[in-house]
Amino acid sequence: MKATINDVAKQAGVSIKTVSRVINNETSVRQLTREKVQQAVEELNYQPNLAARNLAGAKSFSIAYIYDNPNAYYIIDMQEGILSACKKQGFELLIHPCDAKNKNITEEVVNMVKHARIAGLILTPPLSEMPEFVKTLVDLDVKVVRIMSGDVAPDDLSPCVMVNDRDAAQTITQHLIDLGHKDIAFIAGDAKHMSTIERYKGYRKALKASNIDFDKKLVIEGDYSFDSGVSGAKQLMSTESNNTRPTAIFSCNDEIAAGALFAARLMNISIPEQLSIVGFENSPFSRQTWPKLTTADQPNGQIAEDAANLLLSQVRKQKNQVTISQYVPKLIVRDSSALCSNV
Amino acid sequence: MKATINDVAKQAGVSIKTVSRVINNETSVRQLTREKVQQAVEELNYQPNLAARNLAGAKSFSIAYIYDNPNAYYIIDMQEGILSACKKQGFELLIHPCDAKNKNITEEVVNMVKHARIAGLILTPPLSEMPEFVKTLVDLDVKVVRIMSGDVAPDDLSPCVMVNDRDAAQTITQHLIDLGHKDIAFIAGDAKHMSTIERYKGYRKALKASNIDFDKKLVIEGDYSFDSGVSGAKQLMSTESNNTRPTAIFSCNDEIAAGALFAARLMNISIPEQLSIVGFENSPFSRQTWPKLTTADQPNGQIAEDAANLLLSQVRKQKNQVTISQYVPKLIVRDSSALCSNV
DNA sequence: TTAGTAATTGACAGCGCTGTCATTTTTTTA
DNA sequence: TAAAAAAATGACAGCGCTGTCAATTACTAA
Repeated sequence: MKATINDVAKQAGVSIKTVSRVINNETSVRQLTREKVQQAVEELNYQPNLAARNLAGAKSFSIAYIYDNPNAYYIIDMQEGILSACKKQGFELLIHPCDAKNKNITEEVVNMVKHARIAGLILTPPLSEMPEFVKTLVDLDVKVVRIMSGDVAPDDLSPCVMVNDRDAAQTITQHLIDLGHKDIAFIAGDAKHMSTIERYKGYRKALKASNIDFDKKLVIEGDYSFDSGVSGAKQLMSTESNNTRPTAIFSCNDEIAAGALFAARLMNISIPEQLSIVGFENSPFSRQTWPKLTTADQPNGQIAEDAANLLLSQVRKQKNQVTISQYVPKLIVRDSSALCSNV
Repeated sequence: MKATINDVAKQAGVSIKTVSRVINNETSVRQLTREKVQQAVEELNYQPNLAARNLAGAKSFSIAYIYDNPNAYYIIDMQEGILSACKKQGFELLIHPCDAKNKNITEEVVNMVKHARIAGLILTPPLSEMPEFVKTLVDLDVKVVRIMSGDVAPDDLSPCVMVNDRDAAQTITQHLIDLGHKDIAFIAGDAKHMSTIERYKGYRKALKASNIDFDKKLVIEGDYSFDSGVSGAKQLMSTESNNTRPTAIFSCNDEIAAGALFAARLMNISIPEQLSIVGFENSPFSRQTWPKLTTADQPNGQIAEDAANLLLSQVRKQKNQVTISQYVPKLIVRDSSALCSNV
C-alpha cells in the first residue's frame, strides 16, 4: 500500500542504501544517481517511515515541546509554529505540558526524553528560565533550544531565540510619552518571569531617555492576571490615594490591561480620554476589549517556527544556518491610548 | 542504557515472546510466569520502545487529535485530557490542527493517517460534525471517536462522547426563569455548529415547560465571538427598539456573554440588577469578567480523557468497557444573574 | 494409566530503515 | 598507462519489537 524504501530502490534501479543516502541528504551520491532516486521518490510519493528511522538509526526524528504556561493562546501559537517546521522537515512533534513547580519535573522530563528517544527539545518560559533544569537536559545529549526574554542569550547552554521585551517596552512607553504622558504607571506581571523584568527595564529606560522622573508609587506588583489589572488600576486611580494619579498605564500583558480597562470603567474613567492603557502581547484578548488595546505584537508562531528550525538544524548536524534569533515585538496602536488631556 | 525486551526476558528467565505477551496483556500466560515477568519489568524499569512496536506489529501505538477550533482554551483542555489517557496506556499523541474550510482537508488527514500509521483519531466540532469526512476516515480502518453535541449519537459511524448541550441549556434557562425572568433573550453562536442548535432547543424547551411565550425578536444570530455579544446586546437593549427589552440574556458561550456584559456597561445597564446575563462553557474567560459569569461548566479535560479511553480500548480491541458517554454541563451560578427586578 | 485435547511457551522471520564495512567505479597521480 | 587514492555504491546485520507457527507442558477423559 504505502511505498517503502525497497520500492523506491527498485524503481530507481539502485540499492536501498543509496536511497537512504539521498533522502538523508548525505554526500557522496553522484548527481545523476541522486536525480534518479528523487524522481522515483516523487513518482511513488514515498515518505520514509518514522518508526523505522527512529528504530534503526542512532538518530531520532522526534522533538518535543515542553511547556508550563497558563496562557492557552501562547501555547497554541507555539505549537502551530513548531509543527509547521516539523512538517517541512519530516519530524514528529510530541507535546508535553507539565508543572514547573513540581519538584520531580527534571526527572519526569529526562525520563520522557529517554523513553521516547527525543532528539531535541523546545523550551519556553518559565521552563527556559530554569538554568539547572536546562543544564541537566543539555548534559543528556539532547539538543535544546530556548525561547527567552532578553536581547542576548544569558549563557551558552543552548542556542536561544530571544524576544527583546526591553526594547519593545521602551517603544511602547515612548509611544505614551509621545502622546504627552508623563505620569505613566506600570503594572507588573509575575516578578519571577524574565519578561516582567525586561519590560520593566524598558519602561524605566524610556522614562530616563525623556528625563521623566521615576515615581516608585506608580509601579504596582502583579502577576499577569486580569485580577492584577483590576486591583492595580483601582489602586492607582483611587481618588483617596494621595499619589499622583497616572494619565497612562503600561500593563505588562493584555490580560492585565483588560483588567485595568474594566476597573477604569467601573470608576467612570473614560478610556482613552481620561486615561490611556496599553497592553503587551497582542493576544486575541486585546481585540476583545473595548476600546481595543494598544499593545506590542509578538509573532509567536514565527518565533516558534524559528526556534524549531534552529533545533532541527542542530539535530541534523547541518551547518548552523543561524537565522534571526532576536525578535522585537512591534507597537500596535489601537484605541486605548490617546493624547494626554493634562497637557 | 535503556532496558530492552531482551534484558527483561533474561532477567525473568523466559523468552522475549513471553515478555511481549505479558506487556500486551495477552491471555495464555500462566499466572506465575506473568508475575515473574512483571517483577523483572519493575526491577529494570522497562518501558517498551514505541518505535519498535509501531514498526513490528500490525497495530500502531499512536493516535492523533485533529482539530480546527479557534478556542485555545478548549484545545488545551482537550489535549491535556487525551494526553493523560495516552500516558497511562503507553500511547503517543500526535496533534494536527487544520482548517475545516479547506477543500483538501480529507486528503490531508488521510495522508497523515497513512503516513504516520495512526491507530485512531479523536475529532471535536466542527470536524466531528462533518459526516462525509468522518465516513472517509472510518472506511480507512482507523478507529475514530467523536466528541459531539447532542444526547445520542446521530449515526453509528463511530463511538461518540456526547455533550448534552440541550439539557444544560434548559437548566440554565430554567435558572433564569426561577429568578422570575420571563423576557429572556438568546444570542446564538455559529448557526452551523450543533452546539448552537442544541442550546437553542434547550432554551425553547425551558420556555415551553414554563408556559412562557416565545418571542422571536429576542433571538439574535451570532457567531461565538465577543463582538457578537456586544452587537447582540446593543440591539436587544437599545431604547429605540420597539421590542420588549429582555430582563435576561442567555448567551451561547462565555465570549458572547462577556461581549454582552460589556455592551450593557456602555449603556449604563447594571448587571445583574437591571439585566441578568448568563454564559456557557465556564471558560477562564467567564472568571475574567466583572461581575463573574453564571455559566454552564463543561469538564472538557475529562470529556477528552473519556474519549481517548474509548478510542484506546477500541484500538486495543478490548471488550468495550463503555464508559459514561454523555455529559451534561452543570449550572454554575455566579454573579451575573439575579432576581428579575420587573417582578 | 494413556491417548487426546488444551493451555503455555519459544524459535524465528521480518517490519523499514540506518550503520558498518567491503566492493566497485571513477579520478588522480606518477 | 598503471598504480594509488578517492568517490560512489551495495551487501548485510540489526535496531526492539510482534506475528506465525511449531514445540512443549499441563490437564482431560476414558
